[in-house]
Amino acid sequence: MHTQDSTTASPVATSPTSGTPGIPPFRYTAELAGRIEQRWQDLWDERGTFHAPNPSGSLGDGAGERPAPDAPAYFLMDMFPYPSGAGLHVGHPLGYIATDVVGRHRRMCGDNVLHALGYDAFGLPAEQYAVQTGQHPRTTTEANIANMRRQLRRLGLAHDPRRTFATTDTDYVRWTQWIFLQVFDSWYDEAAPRADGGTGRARPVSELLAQYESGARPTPDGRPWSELDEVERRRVIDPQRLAYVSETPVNWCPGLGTVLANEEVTAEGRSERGNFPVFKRSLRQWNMRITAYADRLADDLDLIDWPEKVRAMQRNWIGRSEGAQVVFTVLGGGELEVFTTRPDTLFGATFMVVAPEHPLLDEVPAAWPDGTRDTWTGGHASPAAAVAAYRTEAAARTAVERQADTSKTGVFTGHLATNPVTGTAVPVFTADYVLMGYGTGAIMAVPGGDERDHAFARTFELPVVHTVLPAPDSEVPDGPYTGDGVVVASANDEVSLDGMDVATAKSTIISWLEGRGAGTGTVTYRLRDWLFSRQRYWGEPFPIVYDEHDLPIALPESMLPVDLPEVPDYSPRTFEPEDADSNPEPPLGRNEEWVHVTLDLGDGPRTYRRDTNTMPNWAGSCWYYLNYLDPSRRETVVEPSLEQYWMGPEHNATVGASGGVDLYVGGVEHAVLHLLYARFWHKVLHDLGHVTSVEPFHRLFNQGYVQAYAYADSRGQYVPADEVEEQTSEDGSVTYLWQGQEVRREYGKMGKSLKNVVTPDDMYEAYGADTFRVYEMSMGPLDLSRPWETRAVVGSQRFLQRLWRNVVDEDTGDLTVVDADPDAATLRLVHRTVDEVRTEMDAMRFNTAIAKLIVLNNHLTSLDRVPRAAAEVIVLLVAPFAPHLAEELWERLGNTESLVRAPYPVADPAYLVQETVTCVVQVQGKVRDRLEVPPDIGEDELRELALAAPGVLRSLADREIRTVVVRAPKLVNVVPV
RNA sequence: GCGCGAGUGGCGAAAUGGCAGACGCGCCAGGUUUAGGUCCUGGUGCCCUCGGGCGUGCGGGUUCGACUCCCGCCUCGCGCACCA
Repeated sequence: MHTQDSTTASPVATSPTSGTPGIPPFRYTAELAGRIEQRWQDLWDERGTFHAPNPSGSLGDGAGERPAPDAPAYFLMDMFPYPSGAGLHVGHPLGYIATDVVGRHRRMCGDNVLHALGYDAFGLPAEQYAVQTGQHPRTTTEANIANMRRQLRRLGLAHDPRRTFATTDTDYVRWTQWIFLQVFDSWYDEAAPRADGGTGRARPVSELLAQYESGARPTPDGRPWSELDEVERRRVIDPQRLAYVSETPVNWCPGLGTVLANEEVTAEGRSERGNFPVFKRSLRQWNMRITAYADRLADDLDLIDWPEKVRAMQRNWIGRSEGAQVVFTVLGGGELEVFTTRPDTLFGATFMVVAPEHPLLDEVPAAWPDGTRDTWTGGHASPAAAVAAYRTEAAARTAVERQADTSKTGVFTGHLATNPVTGTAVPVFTADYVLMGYGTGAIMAVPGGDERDHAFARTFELPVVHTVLPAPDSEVPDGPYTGDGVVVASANDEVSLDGMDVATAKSTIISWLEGRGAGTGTVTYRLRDWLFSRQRYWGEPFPIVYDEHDLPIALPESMLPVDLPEVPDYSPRTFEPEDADSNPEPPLGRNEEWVHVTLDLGDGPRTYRRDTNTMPNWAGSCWYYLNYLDPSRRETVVEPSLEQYWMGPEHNATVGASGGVDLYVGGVEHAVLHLLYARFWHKVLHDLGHVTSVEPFHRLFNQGYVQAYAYADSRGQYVPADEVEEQTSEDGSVTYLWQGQEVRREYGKMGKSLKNVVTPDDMYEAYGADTFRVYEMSMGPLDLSRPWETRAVVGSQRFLQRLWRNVVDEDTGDLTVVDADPDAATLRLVHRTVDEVRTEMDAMRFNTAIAKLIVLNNHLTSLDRVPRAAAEVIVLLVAPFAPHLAEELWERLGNTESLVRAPYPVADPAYLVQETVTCVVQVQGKVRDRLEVPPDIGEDELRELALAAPGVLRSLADREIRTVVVRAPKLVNVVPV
């Protein structure tokens, strides 16, 4: 099928390795490995070996063929890299090698494997690196990508080279902007039925317009749609879009010069990137209505095969909690709505608390009401003064201070409200332990059932009523009781909860409240809408312009992509990190000619103002998996038949009803951010009919990190780790020396600052790529973090050297295998190894798979001559790990076709049966003897043999036997009295 | 505080109810070469009176038998945290 080329005709490795005294000319050294590896990398490229065929369209396999109809489609992905200027260290390829091993293995098992790698190239580091080097971000980004491609190509990854791209490519940006427009042009219809049986999905805005036009949906002020003018109509529609502009409190980070999403702000109120302070500012920004999908994002976690840890983190972030909204009437007019997860404790609500930002505080009673205690007023003469002072005080506290200090501060507002079940008036306080951004910004406080409310009640001398006790006759505890139990003291003339458990009491009181119009059962979420605009240069521009009404207008598809303009200075305008009053200043605004543009959007040429924000870095990674399916110029975001073939529900035997990428490998650091955003976009695309899969990533695997030792001298300065020598003294203690002085060992991330970087290039140079691959895969389980130890790499090199020597003569380069049949022991070991390695490969336990290959290889080494049949099997088994060496040996063994699609060996069960089995004979659980027995030995016979074994007799002495446990043929346990 | 994960030789690790430490590094001894290194072979948990004894963070339990299952605790790592 492939034409033989000149490179194949004279294999590089038939020429001796360059003469080093004492080293046989055909030894598998780093140098020979390097020549073999580069030869095969070139051959794979020339032949299109890893071209994954699409079932239709322009992409066939290396010979232009379509996939075999019975080949399962297997879509394999890595979290794509960010091409930083620093290049790769040996930790980065860990996941790429692992997915490559999976892909090569699946390919040998007959799957049509789609595996490619793109680059996530917009974003802050590229921009900062460009500013540092004084070059355009595109220039530095492209140089970084080129360097990373070179480093990764040398690893021999079996990627389809036709499917690579960068998120910064104009063709890609076009579709990112196109998806934004889809989101902009959609609204969420809570009532629309879905194929999966649920209700609620995104629909095109045109269908919302149709509802208004027909009168099926009333306008907000009740006027007929036809009476609204164009601007009024847009003001009705625009806020309902899934992508909308709104003036809301956002996270403003002066140190970065941009606003940030909630997900990009740490619990300490600092930016995840750069660790700068973040301030709440009310600014007009783009948001995406991810909250509309909160339920589905939480529920559909059950459909996918992800680590429980990541699913828990997403559930936690979405933060769904079920409870009730309860309305309290405020004395003197108005209502105060609270959210509670414990409506069953309503009879114990003895006061209320609202957040300092709560609108109820905009008007407060003129004087303190009767019954006001001195401790409640904060020493102020009137509620207005007290509230104003507390609001100022609270606003001055940063999130960090709020968190650090859990003591309860607050002040009485002068308002009283009526508890709807008891009819009593309770005081309304304001305190900053209640957050405006959650629920309704107001709570009913139940000091008998909540730790925080109890602490507040204690500080302000408020009454405590317990309405739940562990048991009916329990003593009333000093503190709050938050557990399940029995409800007490909770009855009025119409309803009694007394004697119920918490769950029954909840549903009972919710029905009662709903009947009276005093409350409803509701669900709230911690998840907020996704703040989607950034004030940066190096990102996707919004395909949006504004007219004279300052309302957004989507550019038509024909005007995509909107390219980044040239600007005099693309560095972000940053501020003093603590300067909360500064304002964001988008770099795109520096090009006046670009910002003010004359366009014909259907009603003749008019002047518009462009949106000068850019999209967050996450935009590009929200849909890149779809681009792998067909990265060429195309008419749709993804060809439906390709999406169904590679990602659709049930596209193979394992993907299940969710569909999605079959295996997605990456670090756990994206557990919430990237993975939540991508799921959201995917569901929007699903609702709009662009994809059939419900989830983008069916199986997620988090690989561990490669970390490294670092060494510091007595002054705390780091010294180059590769120059440190280890010294073991006679008492066994270990010291580390650098240039004769003792240094202290630490453990941490690999990086320039710790002077402990080891690069893949170092490894190619010293050992070759195959050895590096085998070492990384044999270090331990893939999901565990592990320390890098360069000196241990030699073990993997010895393994491959022995394998080479088992097939090729080191002195002559001749083939050494013999055509004789393997002996019985070899045959059994070969088949057992095949069987065990298959199991390990399927479970992604590559470290133990390699261990078993080493055992087989060591056995072959012990033979005088290696039988060809055994050599062929081990070469095929080792191929996913050391593909270049395997191809070379495979070819030397006389095969003319690459082994990339050779069938993965299958064990013959006939050879898995042992001739004899070692039976362990225990006395009271301790091993006292061993017997060699036939595998089909009977229980009675084995018992007799065991009881006569010398070790058993010695150990038993004269003790009587109570019982004998026989598990033929492997174990007998004799239990004495 | 809540949730999740981990704890086994000098080191990375293996064994998921049945021989604890596969495989690799390091270390020790020997061989080839000989200047060293590479490479090859063997050994290597601790103690020992060579019978055996002890040993998987600590304490208890279940079992004929526990690294493995159950209960309690300790240490480390990760996530969340005034979310009503």
